[in-house]
Amino acid sequence: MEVGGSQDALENTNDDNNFNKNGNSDPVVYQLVRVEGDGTLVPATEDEVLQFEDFLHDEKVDLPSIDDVAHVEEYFTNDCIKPDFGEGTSKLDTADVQGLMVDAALEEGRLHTLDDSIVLPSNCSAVHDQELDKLDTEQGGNNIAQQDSASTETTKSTVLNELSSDKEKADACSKPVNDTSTRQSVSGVTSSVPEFSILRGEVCLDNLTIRELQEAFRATFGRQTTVKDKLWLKRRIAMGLTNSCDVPSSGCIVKDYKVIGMGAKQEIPVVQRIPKMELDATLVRDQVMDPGHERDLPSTFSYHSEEQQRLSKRLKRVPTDNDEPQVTIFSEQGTAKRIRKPTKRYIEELSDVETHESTGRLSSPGKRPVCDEVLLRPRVAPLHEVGSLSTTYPTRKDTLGGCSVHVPYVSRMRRGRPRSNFIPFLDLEPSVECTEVPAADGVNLEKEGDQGNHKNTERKEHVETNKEVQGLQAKDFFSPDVNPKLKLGAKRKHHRAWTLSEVVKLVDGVARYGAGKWSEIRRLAFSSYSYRTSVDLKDKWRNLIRASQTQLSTENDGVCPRKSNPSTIPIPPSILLRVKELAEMQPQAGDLRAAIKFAGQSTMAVQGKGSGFL
DNA sequence: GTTAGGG
DNA sequence: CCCTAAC
Repeated sequence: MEVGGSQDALENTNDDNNFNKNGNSDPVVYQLVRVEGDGTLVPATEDEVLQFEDFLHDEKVDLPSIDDVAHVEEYFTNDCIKPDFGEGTSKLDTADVQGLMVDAALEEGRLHTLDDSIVLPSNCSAVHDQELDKLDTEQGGNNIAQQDSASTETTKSTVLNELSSDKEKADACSKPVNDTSTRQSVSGVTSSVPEFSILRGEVCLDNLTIRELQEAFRATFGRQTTVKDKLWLKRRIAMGLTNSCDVPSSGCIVKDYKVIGMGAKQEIPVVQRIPKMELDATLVRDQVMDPGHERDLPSTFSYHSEEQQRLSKRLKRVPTDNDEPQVTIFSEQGTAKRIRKPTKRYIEELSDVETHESTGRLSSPGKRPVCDEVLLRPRVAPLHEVGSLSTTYPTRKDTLGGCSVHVPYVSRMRRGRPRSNFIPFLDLEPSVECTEVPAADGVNLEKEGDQGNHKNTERKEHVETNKEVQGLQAKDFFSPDVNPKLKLGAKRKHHRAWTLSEVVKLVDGVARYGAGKWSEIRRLAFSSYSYRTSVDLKDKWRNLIRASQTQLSTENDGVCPRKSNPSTIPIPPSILLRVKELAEMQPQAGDLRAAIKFAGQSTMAVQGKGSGFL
């Protein structure tokens, strides 16, 4: 048996401390408690108090600081509710305190569960009921959305809604299973106390006023509290009740309050089945809370995050499995091809996905690098999972004429690459046509006149642009994200189909100067085709190679050479054959490259994998 | 500025 | 063809 002093030095900062500031109550209250074997505090009986009264008066100064324990405990449980309550972690110095905190946490966890599922299904962790939105937002969003919650009501609800849906998409994949298991393990650890008592405590305390609850708290824990959160008080008292149930001697103190509150609610059935929907909602809500926990809780609770990580990793693992092969392939290609890092456009699209999935929130920078690429693909899946889980469809709230309505979540972001020629398409079309044609036409007509398809291509171009404008209206209209980097006047180059003569010239040029000498070929062989850039030559050559590889092979098989695009001129097999030969020959310069590559591979194999890369 | 390569 | 990284 031990004697402990308890005082409210560290009070809940979220509430104004009227209790302490008013002089009517003692700022310091000492209470005799007994420390149970498991470290819990049990209020002493009256006999015990009498027995130690004298002792208390004399020795209280030197008493061990169990108050710290109490404080930390209170801090912790409080912290569960408000993660942004960011001090007091320094108190976690002794192992005893930590152990006690773990107990408290576990206890809290279990009570939490009970609260959510049975007693107070709609009000799990709110300081005030009406602040549920705000709280959840703060917790789930890691305070990102605090501004939002402070703004208008519609905004708030919108944020919450988006948050929940996004969280469901982003996190639910790993949580629902995970969460229950965590809970089970948690309650499994601490379920030495019959849950029945907790329930009764909750039920009985339900219709007490805050003041009464505070009294009950004081009676139960021997110290005052100014917390005005009913739920918190009830939980804490319930905890006290569960402890006191083990110790009959202290039952009397709380018993009074029990009796007071019992009248109305005693007949409430102990077990109330709540609809599955509620449970699911609870799960989701808890997920929203979790990141805050993970981040803010001291290392004592790493077991939680570890398990989370493990589970989530397991869930994410599936699409990850083929990562290794990709890496090796990539490395092999590394010597053969230029290693490109993702283009900006590519990055844009990826980040597009990301911001779409998480709406920019909660992109915890610490986590991203680990599974950066992996996340992108599988993240799409949870959307469906959750949809089936809690029938929460990915919707967002929109305000239409003042009232907010749910609309299907559709990305307003542009999915494709930014349209550089957005403006030209809309109003500069005619001038665009004129700018380029004159210079080119003069030279070309003689060359292309024989083909006679020049006009055709121009008409086709018109159709194409019209199509594109329609496409813009259809899917890009909501994306005003015109890339500022792109010049407004930039227009798509006038499309000119490659003529046979051009192709021949190109092939000749390649044969003469070698593939890759595009600027040279352009200068020497295409001097008269001012509109063909070296890039064009390169592209065309690439296409020719493709054509030669596919078309020739299919022709040999007797298969119809795959409905050739009527817009492209048919390339005579003779030319294709030449292309193929050149393609096989030219890289003979690349033969050297291949040899190098091969050598590199073999040396790599000798050296042992992986050492040379990165 | 050229070239390679993805889109 | 466009775009952009790599050269």
